[in-house]
Amino acid sequence: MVAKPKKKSRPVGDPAAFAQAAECLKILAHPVRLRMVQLLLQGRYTVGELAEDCSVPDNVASEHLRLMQRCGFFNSEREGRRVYYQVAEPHLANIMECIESRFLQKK
Amino acid sequence: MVAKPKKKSRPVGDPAAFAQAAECLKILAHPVRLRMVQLLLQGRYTVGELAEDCSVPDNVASEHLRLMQRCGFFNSEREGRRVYYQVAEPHLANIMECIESRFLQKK
DNA sequence: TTGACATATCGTTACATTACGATATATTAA
DNA sequence: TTAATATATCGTAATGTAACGATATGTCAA
Repeated sequence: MVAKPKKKSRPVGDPAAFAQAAECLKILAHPVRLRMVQLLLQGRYTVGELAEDCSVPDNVASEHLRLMQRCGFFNSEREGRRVYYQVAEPHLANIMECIESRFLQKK
Repeated sequence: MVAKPKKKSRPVGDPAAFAQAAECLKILAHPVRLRMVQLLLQGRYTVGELAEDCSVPDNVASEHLRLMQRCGFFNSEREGRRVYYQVAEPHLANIMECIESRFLQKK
């Protein structure tokens, strides 16, 4: 076998990408928003349903959802008086799995 | 017996766990800290080395490292005047991979 | 129409986070 | 010992974020 590399290979990612990743992670880094992501990974929900599950007022839920929509995690569709949110970012499931396996799964 | 209500199965995680997960994610959600995690996943580095790579002053690097040490991501060992940091949380590699695959990897 | 309901937005306030400069501690060399 | 180096900590100021109440918008039913 060859000798061990003396120089560590530089990890991937340019500075701007780190800034963008950090911004999106910051959006994710809120207990109510994490819960919303987890729920929406299972299907679509209205603002009111999400608000109730998360025990926050509707307007607070709406603001959280707007944040996550702005960064591309979700999109929404109005149906009558209700607005349904759903996951738009395919990598969310992956990331959420990682988070669950570390923090959320009971042993 | 009343059979199952046709509810969607509730995703895993109690409220306190979401709070803890959110706190740790918030620590991760900073461009300099993300870069440090990426570097330290490859080996151990001193405060000064990390500071230089990240283009921040030593004291700023030291504060970022302290944060990440407090939440269990890293630990440190002094060797002479230097202090080497290294990854202590096994799930960090996993989570970082998810983040890289979404945000950091060039196509 | 009007009223009720669902959601969104705005203004404000309270609180958290960040970076910075100054200073403190720890270690080694002279 | 003193000086130099490496890291850590502290006080502070600037900025960002979160929640709240009030209000606005959009939709439907009567």
